[in-house]
Amino acid sequence: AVSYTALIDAFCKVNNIGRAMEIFDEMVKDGFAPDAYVYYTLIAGLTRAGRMNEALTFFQTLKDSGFSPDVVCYNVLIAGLFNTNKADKAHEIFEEMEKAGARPDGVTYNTLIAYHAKSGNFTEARKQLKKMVREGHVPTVVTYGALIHAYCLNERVNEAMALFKELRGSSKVAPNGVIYNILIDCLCKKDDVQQALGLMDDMEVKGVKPSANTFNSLFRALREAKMVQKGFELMDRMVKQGVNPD
RNA sequence: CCCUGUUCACUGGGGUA
Repeated sequence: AVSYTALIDAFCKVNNIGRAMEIFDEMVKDGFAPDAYVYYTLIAGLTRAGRMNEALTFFQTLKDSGFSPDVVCYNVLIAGLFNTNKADKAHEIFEEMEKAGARPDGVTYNTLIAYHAKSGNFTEARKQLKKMVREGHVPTVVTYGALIHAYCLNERVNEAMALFKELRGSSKVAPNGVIYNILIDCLCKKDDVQQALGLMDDMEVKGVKPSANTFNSLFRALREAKMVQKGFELMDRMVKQGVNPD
């Protein structure tokens, strides 16, 4: 079954869900009983493809086969449902999860926080953050990344920067490349290329390596601002830092 | 006995309105 899972996962990841489902059928036809992971993998693949109805069908089959979905499986579905604007269904699955005795973990809370914050409901997001901590889960760089990104999306850049500075100043959760990318991209879109470049310098100070994403955001902004010279300087810098363009 | 198979935050492009 592990081989089947790996095969199904491989096809899902290259976006060939159809082939993955065929393999599932073959597996059943050949008399192999799918284990929970086969279902998990298919559910994740369908979810990644945004095919939530089919994912939910397999989820039902999984339960009908006598398996108890694990936390990760619930997390997959909840995130997928939020991403496809099915928040009601996501909450429904979340409740089912709690009833089934599958304890929400840090990822579950990060997903909820990201959803509420992006929707502009920071009150609810902070509430979930408190609950998360109360339940014994430690907020991570992902948690703060979700909040910072959401502040940016909701035109609350000051709060995004404030939270960033809070992280930067404390030694608990150090900002990583993604955090910088979120802010750099946000500033670029606000046409504050100067401050974005400043953050890039700060990355160097902090020993955080820029990625292709970092440069892409800046190139786009420089192109739009017609700052060609800066663009060339940045290319040099990209080469020097050993970042491959994508 | 151990390891390994499912999840969360960042870019861009295209389609329909």
